[in-house]
Amino acid sequence: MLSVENLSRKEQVIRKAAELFREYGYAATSMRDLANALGIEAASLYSHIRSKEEILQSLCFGMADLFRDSLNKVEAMDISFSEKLRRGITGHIQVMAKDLIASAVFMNEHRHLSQPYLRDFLLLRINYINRFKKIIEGGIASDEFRKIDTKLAVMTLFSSLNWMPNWYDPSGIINPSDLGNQLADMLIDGLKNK
Amino acid sequence: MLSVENLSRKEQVIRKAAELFREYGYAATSMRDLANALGIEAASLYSHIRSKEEILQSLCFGMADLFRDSLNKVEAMDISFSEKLRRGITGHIQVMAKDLIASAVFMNEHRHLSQPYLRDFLLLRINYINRFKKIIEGGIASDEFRKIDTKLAVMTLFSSLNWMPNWYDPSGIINPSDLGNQLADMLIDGLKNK
DNA sequence: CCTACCGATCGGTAGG
DNA sequence: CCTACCGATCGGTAGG
Repeated sequence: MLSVENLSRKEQVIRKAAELFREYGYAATSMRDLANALGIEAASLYSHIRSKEEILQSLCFGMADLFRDSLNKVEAMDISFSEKLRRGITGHIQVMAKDLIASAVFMNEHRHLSQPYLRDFLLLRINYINRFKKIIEGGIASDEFRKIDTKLAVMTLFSSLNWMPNWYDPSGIINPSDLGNQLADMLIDGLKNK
Repeated sequence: MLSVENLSRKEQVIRKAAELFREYGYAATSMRDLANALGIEAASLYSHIRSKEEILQSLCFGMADLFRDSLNKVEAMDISFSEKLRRGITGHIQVMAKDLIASAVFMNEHRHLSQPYLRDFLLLRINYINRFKKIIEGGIASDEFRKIDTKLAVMTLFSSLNWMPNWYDPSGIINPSDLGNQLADMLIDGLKNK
């Protein structure tokens, strides 16, 4: 049933869908738009995928898995909280940089998931955010960080991370690893000249 | 033609539309959804507005005007660059806090504008961002800020600002003015304990 | 603000 | 991967 060729074609369908979802949004992208971009008829898409939403699910939960795996590794390290935060940031950005299109869909289109997928997705996200919050709280408790509002801090962090697919130019000078470190510098050290 | 009552009803239509656009997205909100939420028939909406997109235009450009006015005032002040940045941030957040729903639509749905409106909108946005960038560049030139990548800095700033409508709870403890100052503290001073 | 309606398009299925 | 097609829904108009 699932030959290599079928999987490969399914992957192509999902990739092209991700491009269109990113550019026009999930709701504004029709299956006919997708079929047309692939050079086939709309009905033919259903040989590869079960529904339009299945594509979105695949993209959203696929990215969620990668983000979680990245954070798992960081949490397992025996390093300071500020170093954990830095590695959490660079890890998140590395994951995004490997698929900026899917990352943008993950961020902007997940709300079009139907239940119970939407609920599951939001639970994964809040869990991920809370793990970063714990790192920041740990850093405050150990005096590495100032006593700032941790909700504000973690939301600022996530804003910065999640907006990146909307402006980062992978063909530009800065590579993802440097970008992650510079973002970590900025959030940890601030703009001010000491 | 434009009696007070008509204007008022038009405002109601736009407000309700903003709520639905925020919750479900522009493309996934039908005129029938909107009519239903208002307790009228879909066709009746067109007594108040010319098209679905006109509503989106009104929301997006209305917010853009408010943001621009806020920054105009800050730029006219004779204060340091770091103080300009702080007031730019608090001003932006005050504008958003006055209409979190329209702010969310402004941020997430503007891409559904058709040409030439989309082009105009994006020009307004890049202009606004560049004015913040100039403030940061001024702060670096005057040694108030470190020599960071200004594009990264301004994008981080905008990420933080624009994501706020998605998590800020106006019924919570923190008021918009304090939120703006805390966000400014965080971006200017960083997380690190000195 | 309503009834009645338009042409276009939607996601998806049947059957090959 | 195709042709042929389904019922539902879309934004919007005519005319009152």
